[in-house]
Amino acid sequence: MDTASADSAQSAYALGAVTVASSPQERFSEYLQSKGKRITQQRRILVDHVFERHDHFDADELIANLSRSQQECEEGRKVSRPTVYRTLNELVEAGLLRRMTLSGRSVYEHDYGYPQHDHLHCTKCDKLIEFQSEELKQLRQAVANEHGFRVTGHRLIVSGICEPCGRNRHRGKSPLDLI
Amino acid sequence: MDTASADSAQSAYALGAVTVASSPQERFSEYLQSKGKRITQQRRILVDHVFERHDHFDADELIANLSRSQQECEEGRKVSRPTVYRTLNELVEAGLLRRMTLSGRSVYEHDYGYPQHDHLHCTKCDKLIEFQSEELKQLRQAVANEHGFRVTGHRLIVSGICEPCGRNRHRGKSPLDLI
DNA sequence: ATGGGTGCAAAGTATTTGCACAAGC
DNA sequence: GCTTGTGCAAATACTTTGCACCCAT
Repeated sequence: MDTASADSAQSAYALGAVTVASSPQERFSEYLQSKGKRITQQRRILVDHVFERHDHFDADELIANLSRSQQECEEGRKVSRPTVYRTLNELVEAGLLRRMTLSGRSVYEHDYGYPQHDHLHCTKCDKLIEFQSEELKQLRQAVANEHGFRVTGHRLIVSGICEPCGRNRHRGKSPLDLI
Repeated sequence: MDTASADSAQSAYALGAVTVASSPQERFSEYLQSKGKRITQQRRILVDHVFERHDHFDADELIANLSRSQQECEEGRKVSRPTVYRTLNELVEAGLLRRMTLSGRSVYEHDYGYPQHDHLHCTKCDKLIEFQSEELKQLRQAVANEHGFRVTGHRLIVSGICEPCGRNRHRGKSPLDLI
């Protein structure tokens, strides 16, 4: 959509009211170095595009986004589909992205410098609404304790119909209902 | 594994302490008739195998299970892969099974005559442990209300390491750790 | 008998992989 | 310069579909 802040995440990474020390780029570099992997143009481009906006996306959307901005500004190199997948996996491993599986396809969202949260999923327009719940954390810990289970994370998706879709119950997926 | 109670679900469907009026077979028949669909050998066989034991399974496991019992007892007809997929979808539509997506593949579990519950997922051995929480239902309703969202369901998966895997932290997936 | 169901094989879709060339350290 | 990364195309994994024959109603 816009390519404005493509290089805005250089030093400090602002996020709402919170500001964390290192940008996603820096964080990813750390991860790559710790694994003996290299910091390439493609990886940089991908991290830029992924953390440019905070929203939910899948591999195809990211690829579409990439080709769009590559037409506009001459970013130098394009990134191939396999590389997008490879890098998304690395970003998940690095703890920068969280992967969610919504009806078959993988959906990604920021996991670094972004508070733990869960989702309301509208089954009509596929929109995801985020929410946080402190009680949920307590609940999951309580349950885990009962079963001698060591928790590393969780995923809660409440499905239903969002408020706009509830009104216009005759229309299906609309281009206006962006994720 | 065993083909013992293959036809035990004829009349009353026992489930722990609870007993519901109609068996999965009957319930599925109702659904099929209401949709003008037919009750075939294949569908019967599949429902039998699915509701024989209460566990989590995917399409491949069900198919494997089928071919095994078809070798032992001469059930008459075998069920093809496409039919398994078609029938699983129908069982989900009919509300007899619940579909869950665990890292790409679809996992199914009983939904009929079985209380709503959620899962602890061991990322080491892939075991699923069920649990119930009344608070969770309240929580999800409270959150939904805040967002004008009409809830139809939810899915919570708490991931981590189960107690046995926590002990033997050196071993990976073992044939002993059945789902 | 007749319209839906099944099996087969083939098509999709989403993602991964082998290999030759290119590039980071 | 040596190794890791990338792009391409092909492979893979899972699931769905088109079509000719079959069976429940």
